[in-house]
Amino acid sequence: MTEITHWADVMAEEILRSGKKHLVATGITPSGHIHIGNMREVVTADATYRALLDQGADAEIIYVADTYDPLRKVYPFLDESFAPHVGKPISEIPCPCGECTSYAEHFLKPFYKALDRLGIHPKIYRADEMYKQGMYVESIKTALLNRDKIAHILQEHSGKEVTADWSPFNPICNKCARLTTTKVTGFDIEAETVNYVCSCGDNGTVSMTGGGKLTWRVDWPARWGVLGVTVEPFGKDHASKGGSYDTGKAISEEIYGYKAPYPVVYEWIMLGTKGAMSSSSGVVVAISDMLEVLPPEILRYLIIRTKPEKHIRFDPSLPLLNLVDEYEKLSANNEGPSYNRRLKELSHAAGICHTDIPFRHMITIYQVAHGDLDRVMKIVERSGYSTKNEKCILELAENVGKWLDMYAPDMVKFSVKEEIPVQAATLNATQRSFLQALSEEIDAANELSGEDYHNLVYSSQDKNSSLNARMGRIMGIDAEELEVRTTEMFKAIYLAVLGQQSGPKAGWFLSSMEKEFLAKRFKEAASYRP
RNA sequence: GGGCUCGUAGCUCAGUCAGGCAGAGCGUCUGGCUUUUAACCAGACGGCCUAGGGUUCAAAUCCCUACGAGCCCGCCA
Repeated sequence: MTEITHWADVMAEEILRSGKKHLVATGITPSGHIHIGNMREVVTADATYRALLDQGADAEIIYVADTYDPLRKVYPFLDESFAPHVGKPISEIPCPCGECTSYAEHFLKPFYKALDRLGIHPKIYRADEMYKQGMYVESIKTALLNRDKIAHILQEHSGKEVTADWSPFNPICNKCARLTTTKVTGFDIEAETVNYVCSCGDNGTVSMTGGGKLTWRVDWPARWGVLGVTVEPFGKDHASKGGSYDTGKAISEEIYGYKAPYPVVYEWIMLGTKGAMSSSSGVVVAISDMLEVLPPEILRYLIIRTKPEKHIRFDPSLPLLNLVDEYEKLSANNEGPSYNRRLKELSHAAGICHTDIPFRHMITIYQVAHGDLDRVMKIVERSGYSTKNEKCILELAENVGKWLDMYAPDMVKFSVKEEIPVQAATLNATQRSFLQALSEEIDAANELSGEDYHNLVYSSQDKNSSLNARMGRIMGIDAEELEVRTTEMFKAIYLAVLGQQSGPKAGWFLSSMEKEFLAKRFKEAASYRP
């Protein structure tokens, strides 16, 4: 088996050929909930950034929030009161919940929190502030003066006619505050102003400092030069021929005289079988939701383990547990191929909690405890796990609770019935005698571990066991005549406790409950008649 | 119509850049600890690397063509 190099390291090596100093940029428009598809962008950027640092680069990572973009439409999650705001920059629109300083901020706040949890700490820029501080003034002048050349580039690369009144700059109307409805009528390089007419009937003059923004296809390359971006991941939508990277590269190099950044193109994340994730189709899992279900490093691992140009199939229901298992196994093993260790390093998020309780076990614990966190801790203790990292254990329990609530299939769900379930009526004579005998054995015993319970259940088919002997006595037959199939005995247990035919691995499951409760329940079930 | 990316075991994917015996995990099956229903361990099964052609001593890997999937070319990142 040959040694495998992680994609981020391969990329870093290539990037370093063009110099030692690098600025990795990422940018997302906070016009709606930022979902895990968007997360791929920042995690990809961060992996590249970490790989660059590891190879000795002088690298930085930044995140540009495109807060000066206009609101495109009234999205499904907005109410009609937002209709008048369509076309205004999202930094200038009120917050949907009324508590944030702007619409943009409303969606950025949870995203910043998510970044932090994922261990990604970029220097943050807000586009509206950059414009308002005049950082783009020179770029705007250059763009206005080279309007024809830019139009030519756009036409050449995208094959699309550019209209006669097209301008690389979109002024913000002084009257209606929109930037999608204005047309540039002239500009003054000395005074740094632009004249416009607006479809609302207004006409006037705005400053190049905060009075409008460059159109996206020009804004992007302008930003590269202004900030000194050398590496940038972006979705494949920008990557095709005639797309915005194509035109951006040409504009950057021909108009701004700045070498376009190294492109890292990433594919979409597909949600289960529902297809690509996108805000407009409503097929979305918000990062903030996912972080309530999964530890951040597993979310990173999801992205890190797959090369950017491959699409990722993400299914938050049962298949999610495979991902979790895989990561837990990886995480517990410090040996193994260097590639595995690299995966782990790149998945590492800062300040994570460690508990050795697997996610799958917690699914059982949590449900036995009926979601009660005090009871969760008691069960953890009874099951022999360390209770030292209480905070982390509870965090895991909360993750599991959310998962059960939002994504878990019925198959893994169960509830320990407070009263004996009516399904116990279907128990046959052998099963009843087994439960009665089991109840007596439990009563007689001191502490029982998962393995003890496990052994106990299996001893039912052993002619020399005390459990088997009890069963014979209860049924009033000879040991020789007693036929015990353990499968049936397991069913009896699940029926008595859960009211269903199957359940979590029995020994461990039983040990998570109080033995007095079990003794009582099994005794009741043995003689239950509805 | 033009272009980009992907196609490898039942499933999720490494391996393709830099050609050298077809790989991992999960699932399945078998076996083990007197004994494992969703916590164990070991082993096995599993493949026309989407198809066809080309280059080469040698192709999953490079080149061409086709098919399938997703996406872009509408200044909706």
